[in-house]
Amino acid sequence: MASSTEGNTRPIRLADIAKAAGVSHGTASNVFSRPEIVREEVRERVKAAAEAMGYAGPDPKGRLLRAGKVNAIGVATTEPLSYFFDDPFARAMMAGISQACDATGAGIALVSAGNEEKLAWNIQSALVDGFILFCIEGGSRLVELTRERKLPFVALELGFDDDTVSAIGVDNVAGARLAAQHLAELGHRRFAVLALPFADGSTGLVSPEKVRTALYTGTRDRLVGYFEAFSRYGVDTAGIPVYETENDEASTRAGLETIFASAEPPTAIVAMSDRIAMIAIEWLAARGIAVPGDVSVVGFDGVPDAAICDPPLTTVAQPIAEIGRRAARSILDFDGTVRRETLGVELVVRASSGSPPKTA
Amino acid sequence: MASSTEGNTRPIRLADIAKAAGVSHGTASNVFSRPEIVREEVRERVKAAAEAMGYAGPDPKGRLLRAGKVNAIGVATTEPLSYFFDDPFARAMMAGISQACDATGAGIALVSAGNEEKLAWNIQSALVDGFILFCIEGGSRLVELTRERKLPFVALELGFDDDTVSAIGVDNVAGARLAAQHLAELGHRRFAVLALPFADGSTGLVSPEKVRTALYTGTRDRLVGYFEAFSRYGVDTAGIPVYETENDEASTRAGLETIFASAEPPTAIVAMSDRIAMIAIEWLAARGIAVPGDVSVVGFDGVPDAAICDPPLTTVAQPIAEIGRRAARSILDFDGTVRRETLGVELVVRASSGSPPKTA
DNA sequence: AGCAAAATTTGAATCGATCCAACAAAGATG
DNA sequence: CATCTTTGTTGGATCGATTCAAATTTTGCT
Repeated sequence: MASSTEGNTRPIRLADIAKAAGVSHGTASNVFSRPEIVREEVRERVKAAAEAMGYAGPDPKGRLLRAGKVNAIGVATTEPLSYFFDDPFARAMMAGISQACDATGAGIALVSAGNEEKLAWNIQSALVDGFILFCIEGGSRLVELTRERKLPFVALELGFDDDTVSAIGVDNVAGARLAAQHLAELGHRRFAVLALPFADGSTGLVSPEKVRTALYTGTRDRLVGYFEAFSRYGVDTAGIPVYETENDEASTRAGLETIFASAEPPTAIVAMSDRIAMIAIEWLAARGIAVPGDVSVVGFDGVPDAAICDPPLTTVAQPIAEIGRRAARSILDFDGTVRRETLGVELVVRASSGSPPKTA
Repeated sequence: MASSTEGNTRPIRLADIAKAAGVSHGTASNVFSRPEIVREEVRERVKAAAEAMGYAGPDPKGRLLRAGKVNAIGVATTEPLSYFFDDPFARAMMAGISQACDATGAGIALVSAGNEEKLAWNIQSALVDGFILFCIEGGSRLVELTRERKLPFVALELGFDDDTVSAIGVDNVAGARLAAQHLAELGHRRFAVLALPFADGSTGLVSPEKVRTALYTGTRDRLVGYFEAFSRYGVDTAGIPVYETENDEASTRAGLETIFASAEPPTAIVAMSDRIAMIAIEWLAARGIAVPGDVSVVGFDGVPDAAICDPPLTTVAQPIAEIGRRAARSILDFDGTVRRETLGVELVVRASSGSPPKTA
């Protein structure tokens, strides 16, 4: 009722207001992108026309095509989107990524898809300048898909031997060594390992065979670290049960059942993630097994939750936020080179680890 | 070295491979977007050319301009980006939004900016089909800015009287009434209210004046609900201290100091958010004031954390995820109408509320 | 007024795809 | 053999802006 152009069907373009104001596209464009170079009188006229016609401002879709840069970075995973808001590790990582993006004014686009087909499409059609990949399950496929986009990308956790992909991760061997050594120094000699996946879709006790052919080198490296430290203390690593979990409740519990069904259950558990460790603590508590009185538990990751669980978790802390910041920056100021960074980790001793029980 | 086009500076376009394969760009386009309609022999030829030239696939930037739809929804706030991963309420909301987006394969773009100027730019240039607005502080400005984009958008929490903006929220009056009534029924008669902001940037005890002119109607409505229930139980609401916080630790503590400096401190606190309530519980515990022995606390929101804090928080639970899902869907299947939905809330009684102390 | 320098404005080219009406070729039908 | 289908291919138009060399207008100065 107010303006006469009510009920219009097509959104107003820059060209429309240029015509209305009696100037060229070029000038109209300048009014919005570099107002200082157009004469005031003209500028006001164009702005007035825009106002009158209900122009929404230069459409970023158009600008984008010309400019080439989206000014957003994509964060991708094969997990559902809610993973980014649920998982403590992901959240800590996102906090770091957010910081770097905030600092430069870049946006974040969350990309994910349950099924393979949708994932491919989502990766292919994401409007971003580069990707940060959360390589959980199906990480190799994710890398493959992303590589086809020919955009800069960086994998979180050096899950791959492939030296042609940029990655940021931690020294898994050293970190695992720290955890194992800590327990050995406390006097433990009977251990069990709750591992992350060695390959997609399998769980259960793992053979040395499997370890050697592990798809995920991160998992393998942590195991190597554990075993290195154990051997140094004279423990026969061949006798240590290594149970491959899927980093979830079901498989971790199954692993614990298996491990504690043994005649000589361990006095210490090394878990390859805090998630696993916390599930283990809960399981042990439910069985009336004291932590760390009867069994000590050491995690890996250093997620914030680990500090406030009961008992607080001894763990190998990764600089999660820092990894996130670096990952984001490596995309934001991409220089065309492959970059593989390895950050240090730190043993954080809390209350979930202690001396083994006397009676053992 | 392998292919002759090494060291090229310009990325390969669809037109390039069309020429190389000796077909029109129309056909080349079809090879990628509707492969079934092009003859197999041609299709293979084009694909081979693409492969050989290292074509990254149709660039979404180009497609976008033509198609018009981005297939992503923007979630905006004036808080820093990390807010989405830190704040429990935001996280629960994002989980709901994620679900809806996952279901339709839409992406999520996070938009935020500390300062006004960047915010404006980020909103203006976000590549999205619509916005979901987290109207925390500075919500009105956010709405204004977003309105200019002329894209569908929906405000979370009906923070505004403005009937021209779509919004999804809960019945604040009813929810608050529930909380207050619960406490009154337990026998409490001396109350204090820890409120959310009535307007930007102010804190402290609020006058009835301020309540009437509240910018945020959500805050006002909750207060109305509280007072309604209190009056029904014969409590003089004029005597109830209402302290406006900024929903953070500092202002909440300041509020508690003020409230408990009184000669007749309350036996029950109604907090307008779980965040405030949990901060209050912590503050009370630190003072040696038992919850709910000496003072009962009731929150608002129903964030997941409220169930696991100590003591578990009695609160008015909003269907947070459901709000998120609806918000996302209202953008995804936008029909051009303004929609204002009000969802119901539910009182969840846990351990932070009980009878008032006998001695009081 | 006359002219060079400075300030503005113009309009065509470009970004990278998709869409579609028109056309061509091959196959089916009477 | 002429005509109608069916199946594939073509090339121009379009999406909505930005850019830049060239054209035009202003301004400054003598």
